[in-house]
Amino acid sequence: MAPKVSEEYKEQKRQELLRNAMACFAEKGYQAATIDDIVARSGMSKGAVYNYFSSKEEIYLTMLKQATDRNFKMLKDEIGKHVSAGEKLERIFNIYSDISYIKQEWLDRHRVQIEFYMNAPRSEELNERMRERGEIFRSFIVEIIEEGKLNGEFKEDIDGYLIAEAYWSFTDGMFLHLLVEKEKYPFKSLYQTVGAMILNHIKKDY
Amino acid sequence: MAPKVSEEYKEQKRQELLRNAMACFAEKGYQAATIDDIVARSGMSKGAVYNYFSSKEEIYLTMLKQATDRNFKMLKDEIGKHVSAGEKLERIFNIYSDISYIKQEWLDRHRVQIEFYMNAPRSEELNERMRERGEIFRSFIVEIIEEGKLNGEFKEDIDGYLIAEAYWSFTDGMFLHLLVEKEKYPFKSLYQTVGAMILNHIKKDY
Amino acid sequence: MAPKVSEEYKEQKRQELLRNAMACFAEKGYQAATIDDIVARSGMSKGAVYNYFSSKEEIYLTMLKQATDRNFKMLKDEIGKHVSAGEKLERIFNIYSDISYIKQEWLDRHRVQIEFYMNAPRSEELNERMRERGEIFRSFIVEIIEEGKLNGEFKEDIDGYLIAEAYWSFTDGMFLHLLVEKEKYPFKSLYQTVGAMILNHIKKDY
Amino acid sequence: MAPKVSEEYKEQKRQELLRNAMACFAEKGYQAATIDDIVARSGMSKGAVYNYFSSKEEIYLTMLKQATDRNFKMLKDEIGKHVSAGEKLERIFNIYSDISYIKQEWLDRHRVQIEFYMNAPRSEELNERMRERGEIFRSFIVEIIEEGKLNGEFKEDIDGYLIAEAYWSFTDGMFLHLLVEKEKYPFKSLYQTVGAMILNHIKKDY
DNA sequence: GATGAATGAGATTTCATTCAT
DNA sequence: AATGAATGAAATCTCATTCAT
Repeated sequence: MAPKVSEEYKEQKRQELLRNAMACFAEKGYQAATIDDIVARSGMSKGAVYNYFSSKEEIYLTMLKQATDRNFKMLKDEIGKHVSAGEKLERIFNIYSDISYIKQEWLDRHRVQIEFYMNAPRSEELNERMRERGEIFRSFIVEIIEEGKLNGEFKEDIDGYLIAEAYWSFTDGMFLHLLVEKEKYPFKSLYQTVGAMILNHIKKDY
Repeated sequence: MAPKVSEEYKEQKRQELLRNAMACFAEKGYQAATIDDIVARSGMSKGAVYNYFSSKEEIYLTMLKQATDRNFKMLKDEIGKHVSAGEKLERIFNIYSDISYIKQEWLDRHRVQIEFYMNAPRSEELNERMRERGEIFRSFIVEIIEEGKLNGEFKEDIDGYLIAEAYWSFTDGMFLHLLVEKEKYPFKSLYQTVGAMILNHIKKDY
Repeated sequence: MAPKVSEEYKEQKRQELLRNAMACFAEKGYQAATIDDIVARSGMSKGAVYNYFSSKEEIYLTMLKQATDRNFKMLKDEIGKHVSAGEKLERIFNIYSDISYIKQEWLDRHRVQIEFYMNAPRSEELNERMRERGEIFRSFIVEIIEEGKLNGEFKEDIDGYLIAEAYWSFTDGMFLHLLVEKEKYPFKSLYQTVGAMILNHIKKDY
Repeated sequence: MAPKVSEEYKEQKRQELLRNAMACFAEKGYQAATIDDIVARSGMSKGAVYNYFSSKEEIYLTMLKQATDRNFKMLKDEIGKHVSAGEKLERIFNIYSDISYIKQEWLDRHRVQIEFYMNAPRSEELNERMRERGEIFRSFIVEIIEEGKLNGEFKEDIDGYLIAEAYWSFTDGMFLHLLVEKEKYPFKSLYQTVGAMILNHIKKDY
């Protein structure tokens, strides 16, 4: 009875829904955001939402996967043009301090990702996905560090895993604090300080 | 079941309730944990819970205040015996790596504190309290750094605020990640690495 | 169980709900009547009730407004056909004695209105609405009396406000007593007696 | 084990409790006033309250009986000194307009009595007591009217019952309205107007 | 006799999900 | 395919009453 719509159309709608859902989850958190919030923001009907996703949790999980993929892709794209390991890390450490990334959608993405950690213990599936996410982001830095070790840029006795984990801990922690301080948080200087500290720590000369 | 009882008795019950509530909140998070969960765990009746606290949120807020106070007191006590600013910071950076602190109650406390940040945007009161908390913990480190600057231990051009904020961001971020990794998280090495990195960064000689 | 339905359908449901709620409130009073009572009587689900009204109090307040509007409209319609001020008042004084108005829904309406007075001191909004209601009903009679003064039907030195207030006090008080006497309450004769008394008091000759 | 206290002491406590309970019920109404309110106001313990009365409803019912008795006694005392039926009624119609009666405790008593009517349909016992109360107050006036008829003061064809009922309806209705208007309610003039109207209606000459 | 902490049934309200149209 | 009214389980909170001390 109903016209078969194109796959693109459906995918587009799905994306739009995810975008609106993210804004809702970012604003209120997973538990407090309601399907009605999402419905109101997306302009869809409740039935439509359930046509695209089978449950609130599925929306959440899909969002996680996508946010991870996109963040990671951005990271990879950004450092692609750099050659030395040091420059790559420097770029990574500066990427978030770059003003262009500080826009609402991106803050929302982090707000939501951090909450994923909170909810992980309650869902084996979520936990597994977050573990993978951690592994992906960590490995990304670990590999650069190994590269730097091999080509003599970095000290050989440093533990890439620890550096990577420390870096991402700092990043996520900072976003956590940002939730409270909102306006005047010294984003840029913090990243630069920590970046300098880490590079200092792993670079060979002095 | 009880006539006039001593104030200690009541305070003890209150503390017991808070302990049980903390365990519930730590396990499921504020929103997902129900009064029934707290009732079941504490062995009290629902009415009894409301005799001690007027709402779920009041339990939560009281918990925050207490957790902050206790964590801060622990911190102060621990560094009291040290003299030089460098030793003090070293102690702080090692305190969480000390195996004796890694017990369930303490992990719960952090789990819950991290969630406070998540919920802050939804409650002006919570937000304000978290801002205060941040200020207290940050100042604690800032003061030691200033002390170190004055007595020549630390470089004069470092920004104490940034160092302090970076340190606590790292700490909270680490606890966030810990939620997912649970067993094999390299607590100790992480703290030592970051501690070394920071001290390296601010100490004058080396 | 329902796709997009017409506005009339929704309005009709709302009215049905109000009617059932009125019966519940009339039977038990606002406080004692529960949402479950309303649910049981209306045959709706609990959720459905909250789709139409956001709270028990909103149901109550909506009911008040409607009851006032309808009672007042009835009053206005009834006296529209009369010309002299004396006849108008006579009609008003007889309206409630007319047997056709003594049916359950109408008794319920009064039962509920009287309770509004009881609850007014507890709610500023309710108090304000009741004050307005009083003003509307009083003015209605005051204006007729002024009219009668102008055209020489009534004595010039009578205070319309006092007469109007006395009349409505009598009416509401009578409905209060009716709650206890139920069956054999001499409705008609009471209204006629009081009506005669008042007209006697204000009419010019004899 | 405990000392037997005198009966007077107990009765005194009981009265004190009733007085405080009345204030609570007057302020909030029967349903909304809680035992805790009564406990707080009376300074007694909860256990003590239940030593004197077996339930909240018993307090309420006892209060009704007492309020009725006292109001009626006051009425009887007041008119005792008057001889003619006309003077007696005049006194009754003025009694409430007398400034000395307009004090809080007395307003409270009426507030509470009016609510008794509201609650009557829910309790057979309460209903019966209210019916009796109505009968007592009505008869009081009916008898004076009969007296007046016999001694030629009043017209012979008036129905005492209707006059009495109208008078008490007016009185209770006025107290109902008073709840909403609070400050500027024209108590005195209303009573005088209605009193004059009634006497006019029943007195033989003019 | 007095106390007030404890109880737990029951009230209001929310919201993810369903499904008739 | 889309719609949004309906559902009802579950959450928070209240409060009259009890009873161990």
